[in-house]
Amino acid sequence: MARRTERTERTERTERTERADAQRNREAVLAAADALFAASSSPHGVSMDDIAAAAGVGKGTLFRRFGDRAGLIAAVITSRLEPLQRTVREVQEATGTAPRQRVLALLDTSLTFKIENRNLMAAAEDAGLSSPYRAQHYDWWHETLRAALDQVPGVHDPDFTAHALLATIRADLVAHLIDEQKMSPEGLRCSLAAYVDNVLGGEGG
Amino acid sequence: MARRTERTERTERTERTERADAQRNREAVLAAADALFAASSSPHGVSMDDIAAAAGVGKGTLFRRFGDRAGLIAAVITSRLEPLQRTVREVQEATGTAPRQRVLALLDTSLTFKIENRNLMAAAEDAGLSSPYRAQHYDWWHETLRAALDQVPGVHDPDFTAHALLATIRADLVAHLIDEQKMSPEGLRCSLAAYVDNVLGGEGG
DNA sequence: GATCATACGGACCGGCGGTCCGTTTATGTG
DNA sequence: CACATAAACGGACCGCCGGTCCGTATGATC
Repeated sequence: MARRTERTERTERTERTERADAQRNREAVLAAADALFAASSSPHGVSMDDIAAAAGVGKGTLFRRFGDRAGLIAAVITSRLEPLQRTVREVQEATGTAPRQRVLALLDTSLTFKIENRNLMAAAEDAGLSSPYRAQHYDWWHETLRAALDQVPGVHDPDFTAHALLATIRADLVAHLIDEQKMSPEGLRCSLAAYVDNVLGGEGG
Repeated sequence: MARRTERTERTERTERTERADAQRNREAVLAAADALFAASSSPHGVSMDDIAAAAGVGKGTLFRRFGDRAGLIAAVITSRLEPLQRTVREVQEATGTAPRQRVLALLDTSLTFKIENRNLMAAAEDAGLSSPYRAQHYDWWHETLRAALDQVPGVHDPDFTAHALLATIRADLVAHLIDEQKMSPEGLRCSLAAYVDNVLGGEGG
């Protein structure tokens, strides 16, 4: 929207607008990477050359755009996560819901996302932006969950609890339970719900 | 013990006994690897060549002995873990202790171990033998914890709960909380204890 | 001290992440 | 439409690393 306008007043702006071919390529790379990671059970099976080839661009383009492998993966995740984040925010800010339900919904949403994108998420953890390390995703989930936990009476250490609960649904654990132990996604969500319910305190309400 | 005897009757045995220099080298490699991983915050900072050089052996020796990087790391962990496992087994089999205390002790022991060896454990997770994947360590911890949880009334899904609790003390999370968030080891153990106590159920006893 | 299985070590290989730079192109201008 | 230029492109290239191979050295055995 209003791209022409922006460019006209570019002398004022610090950021230039994205060139058309650059935008096409960026989207192609993100799509290719997403597809390749989703298709490969092992992150190492997908090289940067593979992604470049699949996207029909040169390798240099990948690295100029995304910095490095971790940056690319982070970008893919961000693009996948953004719509979800909006939804989550709405649900969390809805006034009607009980705090416990909010926490539950949050974790279930995150789990479902990780189930659907578990190979991608495994690639992310593999690339070093695993749990807490330099991953804005993780920070966002942690912060959101902590805020929700704050509203639940009887939770003594929301910060640590948030870490612990997020650890419970780490991508590789999810992948293991589903792919190796043949647990069904529904079964997993169910187990998680029961576990969370337990953590939130049988007594405190 | 009785190595000479073993060797005398080697015609009967399938496994040959280890040559003296081989044993020396194996120990040197394990020690070197342990030291190097402990000293480096990032697993990638320690290459197989580094370990070989530090141990004063050729690279071929490393790979013949341990198969690959993951195998070497697993061996280091095993060597560190073995004494601990014996202790844990004793404590778990002691009849006097209450089930809840056993679970608590188990997790605290594991956490302490991971705090002390967090760089090594991070290297392990990095090498692909992270949580559930092909890591006999993990299986052992999981099985032991599950058995302990079985004895605690009010725990509905010991298998999943064991996974969840072990996830709470994953090496990189521990490393993050201590090294980045500057949480103290004691504080962490304390938070974990409270969390576990919570999970075991405020009501069920 | 001879023999022989076993272990040693480091040159070597393939692949991967990441860089560099000569070439191409989208965009704004007259 | 031709021109100028900033921006983006792409793939050859580099260094590193995990892993292999094989000629050599050595501990065990008799």
